[in-house]
Amino acid sequence: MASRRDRVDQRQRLSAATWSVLAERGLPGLTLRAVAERAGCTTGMVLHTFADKQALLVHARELLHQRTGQRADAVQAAADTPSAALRAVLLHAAAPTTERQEEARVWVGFLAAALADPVLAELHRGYNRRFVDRVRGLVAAVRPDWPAADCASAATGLVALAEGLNTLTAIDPATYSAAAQRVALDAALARLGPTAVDHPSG
Amino acid sequence: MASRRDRVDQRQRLSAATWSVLAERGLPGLTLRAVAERAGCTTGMVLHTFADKQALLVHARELLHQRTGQRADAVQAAADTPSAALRAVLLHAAAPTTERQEEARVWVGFLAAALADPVLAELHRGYNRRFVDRVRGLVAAVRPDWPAADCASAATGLVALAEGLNTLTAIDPATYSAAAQRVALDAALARLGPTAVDHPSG
DNA sequence: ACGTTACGGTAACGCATGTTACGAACCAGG
DNA sequence: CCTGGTTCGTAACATGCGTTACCGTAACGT
Repeated sequence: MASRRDRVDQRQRLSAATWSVLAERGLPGLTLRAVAERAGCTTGMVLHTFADKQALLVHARELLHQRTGQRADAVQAAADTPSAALRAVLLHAAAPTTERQEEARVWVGFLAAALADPVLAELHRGYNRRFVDRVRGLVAAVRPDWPAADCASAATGLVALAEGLNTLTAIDPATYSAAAQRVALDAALARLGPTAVDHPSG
Repeated sequence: MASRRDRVDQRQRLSAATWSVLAERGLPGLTLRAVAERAGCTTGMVLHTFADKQALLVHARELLHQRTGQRADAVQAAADTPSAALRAVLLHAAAPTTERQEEARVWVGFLAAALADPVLAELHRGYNRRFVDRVRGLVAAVRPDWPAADCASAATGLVALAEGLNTLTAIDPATYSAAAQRVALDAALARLGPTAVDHPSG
């Protein structure tokens, strides 16, 4: 019953190839042939690992979520205070570095694809709501005195700001520089109260 | 020299068909055949009116900017105070009504198209910077005591929030309802100072 | 009224894509 | 060493895309 070739290793290699193509050529350039060429194999092998192209798309979308989620976990765990964690999570949700501007471009591509693909749309909604929940929890940790409704609305607003910075950075990095993103996020975070504002690293 | 058929009307009708297809089937479904079918003609007529598919997209994009710009002009002129004008412009930049959620989807589609098309990207940047300038002027009118740099950063932050609400509403209208958008925008506007907050229409 | 010209539809081309059928290579067991 | 099943590469297929060449047709100028 066990496969002779290692299938999970194949999937991982194909995942790496998928992300490489996605970062370089964007979502419209994510073809089965491009992935196969990047992985050093053929389309037949790709379609032996993934049933459809939609399966590949779903896998790539999960890859993006996994990437951002793990990074959010890391920066959240590394922060000392809840307010610092909130600030770090939001800053890393936006796209300050050039390396993650391409990630923002991929994100926009999936967003546009989700507008016509119900499966991708459901994935997108789920991931986004999970992110909203994360931010809401952090807001509640920063302001335990706030009622839940206020925490929720603050979280949705902060997420909207972060995603807006994301999309705008993807298309106009000059106007929305890393400094501009930080200023905008800090201004929004200042609304949580003066005690919530601390800039550990400047 | 004058064309026998009204060409500008044709161009506008084809652009409207482009919006319709883009909102309904997304960017991958935006084909010349789909546009022609939606406009009630054939691809030959489309390519007699526009040289390329890119020309069609550029015209549709320009028309979208023109339409949103006119609406912004209208709500800005109809407002009594600068703060009311700022609030109205930002609220109409987001997509509260279901009618304009479709427009938000079109906007996201053009954004994704701009990621792969330098011409559309340059258009998008220019239009967005014009919108930032508009918001910056309104912020300066609301807070004449603020230095220019603060007005600029506040404007970019407000625009990012509005566009973020736009994109998130396009994919998840349930989470980002019209009320949630208003709450988020009002919270951000409250940062401009207590005098700037006035809700004329509830 | 007639020739000219622009306009729009038809159909095809070249191309890239997702998908599938089939054959070769590889590893087990007898 | 042969046999059987699994895995992957090869090559083709069908489809849809943007684009183009071609042709009928309707409107204008004279």
